[in-house]
Amino acid sequence: MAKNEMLPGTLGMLILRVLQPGAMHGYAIAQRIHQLSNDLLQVEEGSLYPALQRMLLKGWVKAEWGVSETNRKVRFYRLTAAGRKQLETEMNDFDRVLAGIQAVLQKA
Amino acid sequence: MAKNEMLPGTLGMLILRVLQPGAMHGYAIAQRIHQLSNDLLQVEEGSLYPALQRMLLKGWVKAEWGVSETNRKVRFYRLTAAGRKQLETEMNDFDRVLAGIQAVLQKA
DNA sequence: ATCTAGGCATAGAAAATCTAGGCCTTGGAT
DNA sequence: ATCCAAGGCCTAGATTTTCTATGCCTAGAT
Repeated sequence: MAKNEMLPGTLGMLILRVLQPGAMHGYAIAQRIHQLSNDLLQVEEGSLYPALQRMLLKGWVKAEWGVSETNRKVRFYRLTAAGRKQLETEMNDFDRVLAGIQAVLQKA
Repeated sequence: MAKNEMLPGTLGMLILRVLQPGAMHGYAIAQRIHQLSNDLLQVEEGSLYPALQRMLLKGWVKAEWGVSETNRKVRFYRLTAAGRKQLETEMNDFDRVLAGIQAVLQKA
């Protein structure tokens, strides 16, 4: 993964995490990830919206239309109970796998 | 990535890293990663060999046939200069992206 | 009036991984 | 002698995820 790319397989987790404190609309989710990561991560819209669709299908988020602070029609996404549980699972899995990777990188 | 899976996008880096100290054959590479990761990572052969092919094409490793300690005909892979440079690049990219992910996970 | 930024979405390509097989050899157990 | 497990290499196809490139619409500023 070069310059501003994502680490494949982690986008879902990041979205869930950003939604944890409360509902947000898609565009804002991407901005938030970019900002929280100190501009290190860049979520493309072509990755973001398909990811949100997948998460809707899995029942991890639900969506409802509303109006943004900037007075635009937007779609708010909110975590479901299943989504909260999924986030926990993904963060645990990530930590475990990351530990494995770090171990290899250090000891090899 | 569930139980013993890999984090997509990191397999190449792990292989390069494991080859850094010296040449190894494919089967041993998989075992080594499994062992160094304290059994956290499991490299499937169907992922390993295609990955090695890609790395051969890119010129990051070169291969030569030989005989293993267990007296079997094996293919040894060795890092090239380009491979060493590639490893460095991938590790830097990984650190940077990981920092971004951690930041999001912690601050969100 | 026009332009920019905000905003949602899809289609198609590209890449990486996994599942599931195939094939061969060595060495030990029966 | 035979068989079988483990050690090895490899490929085909499906699946999944992400990116590139679009298209379309609106609000507000110039």
